[in-house]
Amino acid sequence: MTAQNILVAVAWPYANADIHVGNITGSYLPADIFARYHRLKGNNVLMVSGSDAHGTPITVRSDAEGVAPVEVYQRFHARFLELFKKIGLNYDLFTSTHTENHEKVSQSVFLALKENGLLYEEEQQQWYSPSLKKFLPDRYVEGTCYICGYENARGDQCDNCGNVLDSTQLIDPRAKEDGSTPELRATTHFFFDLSKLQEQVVKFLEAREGYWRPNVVRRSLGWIKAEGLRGRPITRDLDWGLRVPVDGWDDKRIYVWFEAVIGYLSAPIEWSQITGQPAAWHAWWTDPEARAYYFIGKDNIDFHAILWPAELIGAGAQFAQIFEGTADKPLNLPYDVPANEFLNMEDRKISGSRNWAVWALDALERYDPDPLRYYLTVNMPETSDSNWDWDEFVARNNNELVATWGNLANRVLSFAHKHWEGQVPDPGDLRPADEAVLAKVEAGFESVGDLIESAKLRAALNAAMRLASEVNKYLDDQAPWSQVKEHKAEAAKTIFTAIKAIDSLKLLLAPFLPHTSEALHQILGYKEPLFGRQYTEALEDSFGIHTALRYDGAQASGAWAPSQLEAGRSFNAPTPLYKKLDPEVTEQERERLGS
RNA sequence: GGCGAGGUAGCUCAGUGGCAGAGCAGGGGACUCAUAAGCCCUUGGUCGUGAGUUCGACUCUCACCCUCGCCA
Repeated sequence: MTAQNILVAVAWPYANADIHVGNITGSYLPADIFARYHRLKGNNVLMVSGSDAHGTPITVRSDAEGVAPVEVYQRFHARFLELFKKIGLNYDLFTSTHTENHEKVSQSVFLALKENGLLYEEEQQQWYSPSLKKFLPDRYVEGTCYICGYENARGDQCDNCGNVLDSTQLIDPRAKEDGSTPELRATTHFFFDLSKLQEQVVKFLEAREGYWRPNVVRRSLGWIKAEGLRGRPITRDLDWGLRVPVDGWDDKRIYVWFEAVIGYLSAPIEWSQITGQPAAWHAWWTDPEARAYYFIGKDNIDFHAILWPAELIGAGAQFAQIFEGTADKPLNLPYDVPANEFLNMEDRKISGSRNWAVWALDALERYDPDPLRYYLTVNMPETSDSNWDWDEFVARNNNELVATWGNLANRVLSFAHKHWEGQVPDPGDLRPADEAVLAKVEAGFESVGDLIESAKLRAALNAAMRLASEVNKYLDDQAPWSQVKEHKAEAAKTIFTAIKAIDSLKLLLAPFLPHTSEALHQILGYKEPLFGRQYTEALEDSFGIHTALRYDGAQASGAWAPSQLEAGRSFNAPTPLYKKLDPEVTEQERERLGS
């Protein structure tokens, strides 16, 4: 089998807030599981993402705190990196949109669309503050809601009646920054003419209707059919962002919705450059055999299933022509967009601002990464919204992770270490029952693998856990604790089989539970790690210094294949892979919510 | 109001035109290697409601009810 080129494109977190468990299970964790599996499989994985650094949510925060926007982005970016290292998200590159490279790539996409006749200029009315001498983005204007009469409505939305507003209709508008009265002025912006691409976007979606999640494709097609694609502005009157590559546009910036998704293209290009192989990105972007998977939450479906494909279709081969002077290299469209739904928190919608959330970095202070990964995977909102429940977290940790899998490894290795002095016993010829249980476990490399490939991660993890149950059942059938007293040779066959089975289970579970699989791998006496190593690196360009998370797979030795355990191998006395949790933590954790 | 998703066991969810499933929780049992974990047996459902198509509907069709999301 030849290795496939697989681009694992992961949602770009907005760098103005911390990451909570809903964000993790929505996109980052499924992406990591998928990427780890394909790495074990021997495919050429490139997993990329970065911090979304631009746009008004950042400037609103920076204004409130009286610091520069770049400080806001860098503060949260640093915390993202810390979190990803701790929970084990193996990005090849986690970078940022605030880089010279990203600007150049974004401008090239912009110019490609322009050359292909897909941009037009249009004049709009926008609030302008004479005292501040600048145009005000919608959420920088407040006033009286023209729908409900609420006096403190934001320009983009009224917090009282919840309606999305046309800011130009606000009554008694005032600038949020200094309270001055703004006036409407004409301002010109570039628009992306999506109507010209509607037919091609629909064709793109219809070609994928057979294997995409129904919610993603049906919703996207339904949206296009109901509304039709219309021109959408791609520049703004703002000074925090990427420069518009057109003369005379120095006081405007590229709209963040347009450039953030371009990160999926700019990050592979940056990765190619910093690894000293500038053309390498073509393997994932212009090789028609490559596949790109986009792991996102449902709030981002429109951007990834409609707008980003439209940018790619529209830019086409013109992008590579402008960017580097190579012709005839159209860009690959998404192969799949397995968007997840939302995770609720204790039956209520997660709300960061009300602290109704479990913050991932905070939770890692008290819990190991794999129990969190386990619970977030068995509870992943793949088909509908799911719910985080602290009682269930404790129960699943204690009844499943500890009892079924952790205990299996511990009981087998403790018994083996005691009776065979820390060496894998020589089984001689295996019996039919031994062959049978190994065959069941080893079939998992196909069945669990197929489920992961079709992004059914919850089912895949359940299938792997069922195999651990099979081995528990096998042990009880054989009862090696009895065999060892009468026929130690029989017990040796049983224990050899059981160790070989957990050596395979370790791999089947490794995409989901990488830390504990790695620990078990070491207990079993292997020297080379299953996976590579994550590290951070400071990179400098004309935008300044940005810190990136990188991945070094040189030492990785894990392979998605059955254990080749040999008799006589030395192994270490086991220590438990997981800890039981005291049910009392649920009360303490609930008290943290909402305060 | 429009679009989309969902409603299946106490809980979380899978499923499919052919005898209703899993895990957890509940009940019973044999065992003791193991983190009192594991294994075996078992209680439990009008598959949201009503109609239709069909030899047969949880599955397909229509209407309705409820929940969630997006849009207006």
